[in-house]
Amino acid sequence: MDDISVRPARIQDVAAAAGVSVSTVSNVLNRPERVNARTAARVRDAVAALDYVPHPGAAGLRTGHSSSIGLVLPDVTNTFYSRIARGAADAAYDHGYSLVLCHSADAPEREQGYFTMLVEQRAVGAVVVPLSADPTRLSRLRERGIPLVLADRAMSAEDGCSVSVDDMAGGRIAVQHLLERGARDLLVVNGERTIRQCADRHQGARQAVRSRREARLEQVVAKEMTVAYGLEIARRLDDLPDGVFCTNDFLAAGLCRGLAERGVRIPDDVQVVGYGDLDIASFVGTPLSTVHQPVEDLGRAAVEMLLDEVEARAEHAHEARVFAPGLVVRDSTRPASGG
Amino acid sequence: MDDISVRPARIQDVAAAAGVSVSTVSNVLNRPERVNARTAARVRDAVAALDYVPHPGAAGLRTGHSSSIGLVLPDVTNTFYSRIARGAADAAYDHGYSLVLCHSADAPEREQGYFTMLVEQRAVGAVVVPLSADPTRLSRLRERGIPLVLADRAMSAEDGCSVSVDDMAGGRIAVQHLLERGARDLLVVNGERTIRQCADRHQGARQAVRSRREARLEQVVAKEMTVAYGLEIARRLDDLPDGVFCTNDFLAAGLCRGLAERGVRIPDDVQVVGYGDLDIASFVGTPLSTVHQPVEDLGRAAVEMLLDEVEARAEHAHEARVFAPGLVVRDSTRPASGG
DNA sequence: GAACCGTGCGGGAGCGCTCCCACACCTCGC
DNA sequence: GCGAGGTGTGGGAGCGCTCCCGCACGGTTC
Repeated sequence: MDDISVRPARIQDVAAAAGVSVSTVSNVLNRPERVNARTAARVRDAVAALDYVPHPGAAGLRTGHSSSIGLVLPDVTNTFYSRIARGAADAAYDHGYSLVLCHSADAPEREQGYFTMLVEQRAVGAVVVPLSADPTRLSRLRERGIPLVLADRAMSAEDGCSVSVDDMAGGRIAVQHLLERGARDLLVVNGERTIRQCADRHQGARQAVRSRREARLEQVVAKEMTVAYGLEIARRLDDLPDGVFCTNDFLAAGLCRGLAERGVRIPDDVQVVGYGDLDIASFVGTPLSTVHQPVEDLGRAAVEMLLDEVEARAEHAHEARVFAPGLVVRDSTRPASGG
Repeated sequence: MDDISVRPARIQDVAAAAGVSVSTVSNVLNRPERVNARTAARVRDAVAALDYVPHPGAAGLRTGHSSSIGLVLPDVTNTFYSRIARGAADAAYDHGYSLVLCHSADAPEREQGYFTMLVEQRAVGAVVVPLSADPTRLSRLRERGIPLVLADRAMSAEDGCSVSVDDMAGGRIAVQHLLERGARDLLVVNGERTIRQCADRHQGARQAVRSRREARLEQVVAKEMTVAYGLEIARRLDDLPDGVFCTNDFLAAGLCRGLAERGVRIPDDVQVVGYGDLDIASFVGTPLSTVHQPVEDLGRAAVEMLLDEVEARAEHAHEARVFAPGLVVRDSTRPASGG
């Protein structure tokens, strides 16, 4: 019952069981082509019989490389980040690496603490969504030779790879869609302009409008990108636009509710596009058309770029990979009947 | 610039710099009381000067214990699980352990693969939300002497610790609340009865009703616990109850919308309580009263119980820790004015 | 038959650290 | 003045593994 004290088999045990040397077992496991097929078979039998599981930590001590990757996120609970985590976990699993979850909890000193931990563990690299755009904090990792790729943040190409979504394109396709549906009097409901994403989405929106001379674009800025502020804005709106692009689904959800309160019909009177394709977008009364971001792909790509850097070293060229968002069309821009 | 090749300082380098032996450095770091204060200070200076970072992997090789804990989840993207992850990450951080994120992706073979990985890494233990109630798969870990604590799943006490939320209590307080608000003709909108959580919440609801002779309780089962099915159920309801307990917030959100379509006023005509305190509960038109689960606490407690088992070994007694849910009262059971 | 080569295997050092033990030195007490 | 006891430090083996070599053996070739 209480077999807690069984010591796991070591490579020597396998060697003894198979009647070969430790080196040979190691070779069978790592460079099978060097060893005679019959010997290899014997070794493998012994491995199976003893249920031998190699100890990568010990191997790493010898070889100098570990097999863990850090994933540093401000908040796992946020869907955006947890989707990154999922993508990253999948990729890490596929490549036989383990992912160390580092939840920086929006606290810089904790982020720093995790960096130290990753240095200690000799992690092969890290995927990080940094708390601030200020890159000096990242230097702790970089000066230790731990490669990193940033997610959702730009980084100068000399410093490393990064992955992100093209927010300008997102804003553009959202507004293009509105224009295609016939809207001409457009409103962007945005978050603080200091948030890069918000600025980019707005700029994308402006680009789209520029192509249609007769269209005009207003902007209103919400203090926070929440349902409550969306609602508030809808209530205060003086003259109604015929198309609204909210730079986030929460704002859009609130806005729709506020408009509904005023008796405004969606999409007949006003068409609305959100951003993010969050759960809420499809749950809402009139399901929201929205911009979908391939976030899992970010995570996956991030660890793959990291591993490329680790494995290729010299030949590796840093890359800022930008993913294209897509439009999800739902009822908030789709006439109830017909096309 | 390209200092990628700098080799990190080893304990020997520190020893040399401080003019002491390797053992002394090790002692300063691990059992400072054994070493003279002045020597210790000299060593610490050297550590700082060389920016020495100890290598727990090497230490672990010697001591036999590693410092990583596995966290095996069906899906990081699910809020329930990501909240567990947050709690677990916080606790692990506080105790100086690193958390290895294992995303089993609802695939048993992948879960198994992660178990093997954890065995390889000699993880000190694992917190797992298993894919199936069948415990045999977990044996891979247990027979290797890797302690584990189950989250959100029962486990016989001989086999290990577990953490969970008391779903019966949750159902009870939800319905008690409805009763206190004067509802007597109650309906439970439930998920499949084969889901343990659903069965428990229903049973709790029945317990609560039993205390009020004049109250009655019906149940309707939704195929899936989604907004769509909640909506559907609201549409088909023949005679309206005056209180509804939905065993999940999605169902509740859909139900509310369906009732609103029919002109039913919430909470005036029908009071509604959801379950889970998901984001959606507060976003919805009439914010939902709902049962809140202290999920972060589960995660935190899980790793703490795990560490207790690891550190106390002999004295450790397995425990099935059950957390109490709480009620969050919002508009769906609160008369617009007054109490 | 000697020289050579290729293949397969084993010896053993060493990765960075911990920790047991021995040793040096100092202070007391008698 | 000598042993006992205490304190502080160092030597060195060994954790499980990898990988560089070097050796043995059998087969070619001239």
